[in-house]
Parts: sequence; C-alpha cells; structure tokens
Amino acid sequence: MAEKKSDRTRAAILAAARERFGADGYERATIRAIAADAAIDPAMVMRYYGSKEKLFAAAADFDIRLPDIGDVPLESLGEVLARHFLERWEADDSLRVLLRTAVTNEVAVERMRGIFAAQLAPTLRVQAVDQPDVRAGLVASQVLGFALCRYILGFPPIATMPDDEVVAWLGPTLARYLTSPAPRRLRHA
Amino acid sequence: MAEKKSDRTRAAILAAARERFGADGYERATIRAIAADAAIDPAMVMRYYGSKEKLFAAAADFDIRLPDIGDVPLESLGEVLARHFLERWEADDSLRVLLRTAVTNEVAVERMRGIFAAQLAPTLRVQAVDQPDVRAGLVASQVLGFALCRYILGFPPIATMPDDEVVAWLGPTLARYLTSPAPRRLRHA
DNA sequence: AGCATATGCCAACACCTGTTGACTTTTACC
DNA sequence: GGTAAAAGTCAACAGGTGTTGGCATATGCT
Repeated sequence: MAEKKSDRTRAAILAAARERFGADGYERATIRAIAADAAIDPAMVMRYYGSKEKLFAAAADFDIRLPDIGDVPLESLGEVLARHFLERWEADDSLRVLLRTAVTNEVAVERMRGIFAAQLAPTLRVQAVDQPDVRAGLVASQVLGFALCRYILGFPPIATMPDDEVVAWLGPTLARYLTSPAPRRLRHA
Repeated sequence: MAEKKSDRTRAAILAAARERFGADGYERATIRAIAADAAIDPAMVMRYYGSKEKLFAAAADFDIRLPDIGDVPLESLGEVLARHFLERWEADDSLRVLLRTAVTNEVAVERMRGIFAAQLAPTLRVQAVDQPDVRAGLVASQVLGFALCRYILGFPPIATMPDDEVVAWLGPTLARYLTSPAPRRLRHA
C-alpha cells in the first residue's frame, strides 16, 4: 500500500482534468479551474503533474482497445464497429476529450491517430483487406464526423438520434468503406 | 469613393484574422498576432471591429451558397455534393476557420448549423426527401468528419487522397444518406 | 514520544491577454 | 494654405494564465 492519500488526490485531479478538457478544450481549461473542481490547490497540480501539457498527456493517456474482430465476418463488420464505437463514445468522456482537444493540441492528434491508423488499420490487415490505411482513414472520418456533430456541435437530429438508428445509418457506410473494392484511380491531374 | 484607405486596412485585418483563426483556433489566435500579420497596430483592430468576438463574427460571416440542386437527379446528387463541398473546402480557408473554431466557439457552431441545417435541409425538402433534417445531419457528419481528418488532423491517407478518389469514396455515402429509405425506427428504450 | 517526510496551502512571480485613452500624423476639403 | 476629421501610434490598464518557492500541517515510522 504505497502512499494512499496522495494517490486519491492524484486521481481526483485527473478526473477533474478529463472533465474540464472535455468540456472546454485545451486552452480554456485552466489549471485553476481543474484544481477547484478537485477541491485542492493549483500548486498541487503542478507538484503532481509538472505542467499543464504533462497533465493533459496524462489525462489523454488511456487505451481504446478495439474488440477482436478477427472472427467477425466482413459483412457484419460495419455494424459491429458502429455499435462498438457508439458504446465507447458514451461510456465515458475519454474520446470526447481527445476530439475536443485534437483541434488545437498535437498530442491529442497523435493519440487519435494511434487509435485509427495504428490500431484499426492493422486489425483490418488481418482480415486481408486491401488498402487498410485508406479504409481505416475513411472509417475514422465518418466516426469522428458523427461524434463531432453529436457530442460537440450538438446538431439537433444527430444529437438526439437513438443508438439503434445510429447503427442502422452508420453501419452500412462503414461496411462499404471496409469491403467495397477501391475505386479505380483516375489521373492525378 | 468612401474612405479608401481605411477600407484597405479593414480588409487586411479581416484576411489576417481568417488565417489566424483558421490556423490556431479561436483562443490561441491573439489580436496582437493578427495585427502583426496585417502590419498594423493592435488598437486598430479594436477601433475597426470593437472586440475580438465581433472580429471573429465578421471573419466568419460569409455565405456558403450551395448550388441549385433542384434539377439534379437524386441518384447523382451524392457525387455532385461531394465534389461541390471538396471544391468549397479548398477554395479558401473560410470553412476551415469555422471547423477549427466551432469546437470552442458558439458563434461558429451556429454558422455551421446555418449551412447544413438551415440551407441543405430546405434544399432537400424541395426534392421531396423524407426526414430532410436527419439526412442533412448525416451528410454534415460525413463531410465535416472527412474535412476534420483531411485538413485539421492531417491523417496521412486522407490528407493526401486525390480529389477524384475522394469523390468516388464519399459520393455513394452521401447518396445513400439522401436516397436510402430511413431505417425502421426501433423502440426508443 | 520525537522526528523525518509527505502533503497541502498561500502569496507572489513573470508573462500574456483584450481593451482603452491620449497623443501624433496624415488626409481631404473650403 | 489652413483646418477639421480620419488614420495610425504608443503606453498603459486590469485581469487572467502557468508556474514557483516558502511555510504550515499532517502522516507514519522507530
């Protein structure tokens, strides 16, 4: 049982940081506000995490483990992915933190890339899909775009859409990005 | 010929503001930096635009006129829209400004909503599409998500994809959102 | 008990932010 | 050419930011 007390405030800081970063974005989330939420002194944040950048890095450090899709048939992969991502987005605000901050913070961009390019693409490669990077990118574009409209921008019909309907709309799109033959390349000019 | 000189610096400020807001987002784009880019004094920005908020409102005030799609057959509407949006995104950085700032600035969100919910949805209504708001929202989710990955996050395969390939991938998705019968509504519980 | 150490609070720092007012220069009209 | 208004400059303000060091308190070990 190593240092019980400090660990609890460390965790409180991290939780408050996640909430603030997710709600306000990187620049508007101030250390003072985070400290106030955690009911401790701003100096504690610095003592425990060194700097705002490092605090953010710690707050954004979690692993989004994609489910093992090795045995999922390619046809139903779209719906499976859609449902998984939806659950993941609503489970906690980790991904919302990443999305809100990725627009101005390079660390968040890298983390986000780690999920799609470095985790989804290799998983697709297992399924022997061609151009896995392109397909992973397309999936990312639809998933992130939907999350943007639903959780950040709050576009009315998207924000209130029931989960099942979301899966019904997004599933086929993701499925097409994963299974449809790549379009013939035209002249670059 | 009303006040020539002032109009030129007004325009210079606005141009610099668009660039900075688009590159850095609302909070990190400082009035001092914008003024420096326009090679004028920060006080001039205030004299001409009153406040940072009003400057931003002015910088984000442009009309994205969607093309008249009244005579485009529904089948090819997806590709037409995909190509139009792509052109519009790359013509200037207006839309990039909106997207980068919409994450933390409410004015930008409203402008963005004005494009999709208040402009695209009614246009769809003309084509007698059912649930035009939902479909406009879905189109927004894919268009914005792709723009996010391509212009803001810079995901490698998406950022470098040739325009024709973009249209080939996104066109059918948008077409489906516009033409596919809405999925049966399940229980809300 | 006493003491070293971990934990917490406070006040201040240096800097940057939007914003303001007074002052000087340029412009344009009679 | 003189003069009033427009355009531009400069310095400063008030407030907020991340960050730091010193000091008080609590904790846990021997």
